[in-house]
Amino acid sequence: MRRTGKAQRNRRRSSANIHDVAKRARVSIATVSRVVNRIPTVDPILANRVWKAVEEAGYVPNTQARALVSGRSRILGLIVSEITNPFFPELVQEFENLAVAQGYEVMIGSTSNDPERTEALIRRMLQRGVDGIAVMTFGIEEEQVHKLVGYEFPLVFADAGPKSPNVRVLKVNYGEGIREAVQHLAALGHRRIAFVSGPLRMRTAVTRRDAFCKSMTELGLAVPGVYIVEGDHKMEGGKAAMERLIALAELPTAVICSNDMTAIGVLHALDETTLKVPADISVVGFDDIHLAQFMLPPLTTVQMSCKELATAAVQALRAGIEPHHPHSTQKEWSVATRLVVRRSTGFPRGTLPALGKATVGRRRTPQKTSRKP
Amino acid sequence: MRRTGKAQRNRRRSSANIHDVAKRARVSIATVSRVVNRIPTVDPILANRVWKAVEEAGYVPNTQARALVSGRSRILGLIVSEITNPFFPELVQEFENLAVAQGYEVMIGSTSNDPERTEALIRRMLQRGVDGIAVMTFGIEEEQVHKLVGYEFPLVFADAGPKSPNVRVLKVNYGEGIREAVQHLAALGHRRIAFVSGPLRMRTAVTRRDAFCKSMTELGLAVPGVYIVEGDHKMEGGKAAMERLIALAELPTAVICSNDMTAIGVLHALDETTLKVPADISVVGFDDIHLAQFMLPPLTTVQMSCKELATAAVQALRAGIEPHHPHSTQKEWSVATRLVVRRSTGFPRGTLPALGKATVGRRRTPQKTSRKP
DNA sequence: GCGCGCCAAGTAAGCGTTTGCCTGAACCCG
DNA sequence: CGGGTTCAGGCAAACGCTTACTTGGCGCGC
Repeated sequence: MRRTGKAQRNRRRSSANIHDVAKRARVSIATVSRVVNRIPTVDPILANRVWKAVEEAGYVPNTQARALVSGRSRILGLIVSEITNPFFPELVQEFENLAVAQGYEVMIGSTSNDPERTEALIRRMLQRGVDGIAVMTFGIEEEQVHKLVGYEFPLVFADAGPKSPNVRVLKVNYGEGIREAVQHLAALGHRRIAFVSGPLRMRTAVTRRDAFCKSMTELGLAVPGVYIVEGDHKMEGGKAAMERLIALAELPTAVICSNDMTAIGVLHALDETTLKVPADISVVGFDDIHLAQFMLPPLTTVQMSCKELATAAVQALRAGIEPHHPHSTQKEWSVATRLVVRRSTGFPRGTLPALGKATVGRRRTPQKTSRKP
Repeated sequence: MRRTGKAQRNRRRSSANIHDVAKRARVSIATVSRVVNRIPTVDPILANRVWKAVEEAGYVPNTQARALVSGRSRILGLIVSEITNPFFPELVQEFENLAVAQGYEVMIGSTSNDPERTEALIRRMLQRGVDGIAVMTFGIEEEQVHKLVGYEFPLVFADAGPKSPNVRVLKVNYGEGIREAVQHLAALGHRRIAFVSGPLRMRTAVTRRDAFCKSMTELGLAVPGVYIVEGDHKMEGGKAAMERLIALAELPTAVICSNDMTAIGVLHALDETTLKVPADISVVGFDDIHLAQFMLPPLTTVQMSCKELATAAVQALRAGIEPHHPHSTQKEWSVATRLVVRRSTGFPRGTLPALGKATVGRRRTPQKTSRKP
């Protein structure tokens, strides 16, 4: 094959490459590579020359070529179930910050809980050569899980993960926070507590619901079947679920929701009745998205720390990717949850405030600035 | 150099490559490449053999290698200002769907309005070889803009973009929607209308505020300086801004906000007073995030269609990237805005409902199910 | 019947790196 | 002072693909 000398194909030459730098620094490209990758066996004098040349030429290593030869892209895949659920952007942001700080890029994908989308997404990530995937859908559908595990490939699951040498699991301690929530309500005097779950085909939704039932039983409270309503982890589902509860002969005096978006839907449904929160009915969310404290009233909710979750996810991924990572043998990371009391919970109607501990049922403060236009 | 035959380095061999497929189909790798890239000069019989081999081997082309040789990564960069502002996830989702459907991947980044983060982000995107960047921050800081334009590189800006052959701009028609909002309020009888802006170092914030002032002036309404308060496009800023308005001697009867998050903050501030929305004060948002209709009360807001925006962004990017794109000469795309009336706006107190057109001021319906537990 | 043009399929260069191996200078020790 | 050891730095082979150029088989016109 004959090529007309230095003539490039019709490809856009973006910037300097390693050869340019090598020429400028009067060394071989191998040396440039070693300097740039901070391999310590290079003579400091040469290294200086190289760094200067790098600077002058504005050289930036081509990640594609790097990935091609090294077999590692330094991209982490992050799969979330619903990017429009505010919990996930918060998670994404934390995850991204951490990953970038540790020299990784992030490829994000949102499944919308759709198996087909999930599969396509996984395929795309594999094709782009991500080094590992964190599946933060909190209970991806079984089939996809198995497909993923089929590839020998570092994986991190939130909640439930199949057993496999390259799978790491982030165990979220739902019981803890949900128990606190139930206890909080019980302490206020609530006995009829309902639960709006997530879509029950998601494992996490089942797990959360079960944690609720367990806590209730532990406290000797009944859990009538009609008080457990399925939502969809979105506002719409929360609204619809609450409407079903409202239609019951005997209303619950408190509702715990499987996530904050559901709680927002519940609040919305209640707003369309004359029922007041928390005077007539208490509402508890789950996740503690930033928005929760801006709800009307500010939402009492079980906090699952994004930061903690993201930190664990990145660490677990790196443990799977990097051969000599300090935590490479660790298979489980645990993430705590805890109740954050705001103003959407209070004494049930008919209960005298004196009955409960005043500190527990911190009511909406009557310090309102009473102004009228 | 001698290599021990087929022995790979300590690199993880993920899956079949083009050679495996070629061997299987008893053709050359060139033919495989041509088949996979749907170059029509291949004998259908061979093509069939190749497709079958592809299937059997589970072959997926390596994008890194592709990008390396072709100089195009088929990745679009998408820069947003604040991923935790629900507007952006919605935009991201639309953008991603479109991009993926058109064979592109998306690399997302959130700047948090921080110049340093922005710069680092741009660098990362360039390094990863994105084919073009859509800057949907609605007024990125000037300096970064110029840096970006320095690279000869397809760019799309929302709102304001510098003139340059490879820059395309999405012109959002703020005037339209904001005028509708002002007219809506004026028609209801409001005269004292305040505006909570975004951070004024962002161009878009200034643009939106100016559109408000213009509409007010057009309708012959005064715009006292104290009625224009700077927020930060977040809930916190909205809350703080409203608190400042509440402290005024003469309260406005309506507040228009530069975005929905601001409006949520405003609602929150009002909830801490005895002022009721919309009875005492009307609130209008901007963006029409999904959440807006779930606010209490559901938020009247100016809609900026994510879908439209995303569609335009992807199209504009492709126009810049692909040499023979049908719209390659088009430099501007326009995006409409329009008012969506919900229940956070109503007649100002003291105005008789009969004064306004009943249809305009659709009030919270009194069809409340009156149940008490 | 032969030469030529055409075109499908193959050959191999090269994209920008990393990295195993090799070279040769410097150094050490007997 | 010579031979052996060490090790910094260079050479060149991949990585998996696309694509310009080459080849060879076939059909067709003269």
